[in-house]
Amino acid sequence: MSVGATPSAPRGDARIRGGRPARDRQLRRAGKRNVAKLLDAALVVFAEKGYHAARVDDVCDTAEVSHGTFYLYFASKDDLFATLVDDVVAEMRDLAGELPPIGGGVTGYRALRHWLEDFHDLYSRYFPIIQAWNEANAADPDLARLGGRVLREFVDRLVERVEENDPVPVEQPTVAALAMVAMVERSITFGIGRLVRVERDELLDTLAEILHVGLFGGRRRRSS
Amino acid sequence: MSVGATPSAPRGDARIRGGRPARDRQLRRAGKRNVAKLLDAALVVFAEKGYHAARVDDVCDTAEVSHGTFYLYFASKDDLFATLVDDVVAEMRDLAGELPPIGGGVTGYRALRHWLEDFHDLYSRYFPIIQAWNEANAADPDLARLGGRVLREFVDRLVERVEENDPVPVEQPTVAALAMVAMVERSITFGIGRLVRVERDELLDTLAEILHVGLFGGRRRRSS
Amino acid sequence: MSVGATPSAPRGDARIRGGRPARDRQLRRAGKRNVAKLLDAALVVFAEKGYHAARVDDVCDTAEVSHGTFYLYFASKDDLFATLVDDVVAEMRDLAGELPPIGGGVTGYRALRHWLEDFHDLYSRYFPIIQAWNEANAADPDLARLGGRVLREFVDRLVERVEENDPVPVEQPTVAALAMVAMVERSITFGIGRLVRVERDELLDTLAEILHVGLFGGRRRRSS
Amino acid sequence: MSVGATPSAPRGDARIRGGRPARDRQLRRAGKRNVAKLLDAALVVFAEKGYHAARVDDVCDTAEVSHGTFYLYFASKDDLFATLVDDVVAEMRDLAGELPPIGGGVTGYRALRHWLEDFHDLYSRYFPIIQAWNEANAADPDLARLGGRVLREFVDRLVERVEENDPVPVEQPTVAALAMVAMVERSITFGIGRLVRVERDELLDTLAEILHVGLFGGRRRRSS
DNA sequence: CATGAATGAGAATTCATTCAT
DNA sequence: AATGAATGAATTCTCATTCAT
Repeated sequence: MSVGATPSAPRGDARIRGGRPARDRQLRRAGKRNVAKLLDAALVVFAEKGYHAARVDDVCDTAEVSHGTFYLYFASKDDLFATLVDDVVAEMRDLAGELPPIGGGVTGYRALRHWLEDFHDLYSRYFPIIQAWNEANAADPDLARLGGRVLREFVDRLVERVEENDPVPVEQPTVAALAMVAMVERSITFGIGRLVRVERDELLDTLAEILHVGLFGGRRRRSS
Repeated sequence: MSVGATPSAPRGDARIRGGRPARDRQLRRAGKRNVAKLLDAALVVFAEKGYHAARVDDVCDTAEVSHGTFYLYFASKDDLFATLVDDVVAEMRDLAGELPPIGGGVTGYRALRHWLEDFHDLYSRYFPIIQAWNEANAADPDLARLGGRVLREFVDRLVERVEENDPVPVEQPTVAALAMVAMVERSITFGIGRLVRVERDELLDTLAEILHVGLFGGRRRRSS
Repeated sequence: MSVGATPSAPRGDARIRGGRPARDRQLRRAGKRNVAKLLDAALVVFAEKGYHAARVDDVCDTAEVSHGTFYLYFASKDDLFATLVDDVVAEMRDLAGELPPIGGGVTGYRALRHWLEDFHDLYSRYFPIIQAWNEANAADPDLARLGGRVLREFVDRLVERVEENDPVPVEQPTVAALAMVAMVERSITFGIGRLVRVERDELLDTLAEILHVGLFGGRRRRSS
Repeated sequence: MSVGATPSAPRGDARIRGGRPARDRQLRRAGKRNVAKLLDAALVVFAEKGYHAARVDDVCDTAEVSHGTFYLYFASKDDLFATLVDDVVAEMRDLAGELPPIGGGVTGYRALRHWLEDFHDLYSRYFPIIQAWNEANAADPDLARLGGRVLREFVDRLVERVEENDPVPVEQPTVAALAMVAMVERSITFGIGRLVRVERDELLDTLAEILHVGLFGGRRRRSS
């Protein structure tokens, strides 16, 4: 299977939360459907055109919802985007939290590899948002700060896991962990964004091995 | 010293090239000065506001050049941007070409470390353009393709250098090299963009070591 | 006591009349309550924001009535406004009709002074409507005509009362009466709208004296 | 001649001042012409539709100027309006300042009558603005305050002139003066707005006489 | 009767690009 | 070459009114 966007998982009812104008009132069934339709549509439109080129109207058209209805649930395009980013941030934090203890053996490798798959899936699902987020960082320092915080969560969690092992195989665990997170994040972005053509599994195998060997004392696997 | 943007080096006269409208004619001295002022101003403005939020007027104001003059040298904002990207691409290609042979010993390490410094400086200098390029990738497939090509150049060159050594310490050199380029690129971006606070030299030390050990058979350095 | 808006008197049941959609049907108790709530709310909202800035939603929120319910009783914002204006017009006509005969003596003065108090109270109660009416005159010739008719009623009535006395102390009673009505109306508006700070009673004393001396042959009061 | 709007006097070059965006730069001849065209057009459009119903496009169409050009000289419809109000305020202050000493004799009457003519002309010229100002008072406390200040200037000036005479024929000069200003202002507004049909000269005769007799010890004129 | 979600016409404003001077 | 005024397409957002439940 080649690397690429996977269809959005059905949006769990619990997650449905509109933008600012929808926070005050209780959404009924129809309201929730509209919010979900708009969020899904936004994902599609942002994927097609990028955040800046995306028009509110495009989102409405895709969601098959009128212009006015949009503003019933979201205060603006930014508000829509912020809502999506909040979703992504929440899932990223969950993901960071789920990084299991990683030993030097094959079990550790498997756990790591599995976690990377989850990372990849999360990025696949939210790729347009993450791209747009990168775009928006330039203009909105708040978003950039938020990104920094999430990044640090990944790094901290990774350092924590590295330090559970003995001996710790790297000198400067924090900087090394930062480099590794950068590697994972960017490689996966390259893959999903098709800047390079690379098989998902091959990429994940390689990333898992580098991480395992580099940070967790794993052995290099035999070449075929 | 902490990681951050370094001031643009004075633009060598040889490099002065305007956008589409300026290609046909021979630029005189005043013309070249205007082009240079506009390109420098663009760098500043893109740094401040990002590509999308930057207005042609902002660039003109910063360059202290009238609105109309802008269009004497550039066909559009995109054209201005494309010109800057061309510069960056050229320098990136040069940089890729300059990756020296890297042995497993300390000389190899030093060469690698030095090359990474150049990489970092290039990114520092053109950070706003590179950011904007990432933004624009979303909307402009041509730019994205261009980015892919440059990326592949780095990867290929790295693979070449890796394969000069014997034995090659990795199973899948291309994928590993991709991961390494991703790591370098993204770590440096994080640093310059101040998403994390990390010392430039510490970061480069760490990146150099990971690359050296991971791809070129270098030994792990002793911990202090 | 200083000049200012007095709270609306409880709306007598007889007066309850909705807008166009409510004319055809017999309103039940609940219906009447809704109409009354909406009219009172409109007064409050118009006072706060003025006619143009007032939103139908504001009126509904203030009346604690749903958006849809509004349109059960009023065809539009204009209809609501017209209903209020009709109320005001009716009360103004009543007031004009109640101008008593005014002799040149102290009894005449007292009657006049009392009538001006009623005038002031009416304006206090309906100030927002009257302001909005002035606004609307610009756009709606019908409303302006209606205003003209009411104005003329005051003028005519005043002329009538002036001419009951002998001798008539002014040359052109109609124009003078117009000037006097303008004076009363505008002074009171200035006071209620707090464009100037003036005591209600002082103002009414002065207006009564000017009218009495100027139109009804009253003697100037001694200075204290 | 009946009371009504008189055509705008040619706008003296000195007065030409655009809105916020035009304050910074020196306007050239064409720029001044545009500002003048837009201000004149605004007067026409506000007269036709009132302030709220007037569209920026209407003003542009009337001025035969493109939409974008408008925003070259005015930041918004409000800015355009504020500019006009500033003009009116300046002229009103001038007018207040020009109220001459008024004696009890025929010379005083004539001076007063002449000043009232100027008052009337000013109101004729700027009637739409003054109407709109009344409208806007409801929503914009700043404008209301400004109105209050101008009103007080008229009142104070009138009181000053009244107190130059001996004996002062009224008990409470300030309140009486307020009433008189209200009378003049509102009568003239009624006349120009055609709420009543009254000849300009007849109206001014009457107003002059009331003021002269009431405040300046003038004798009542003989009836024909 | 009551509700409040849905609609879409219409308004303001921005800004890249053109063009007359 | 240089200027900066003029343009108008494109976009966002508001809010009165309708309508399904």
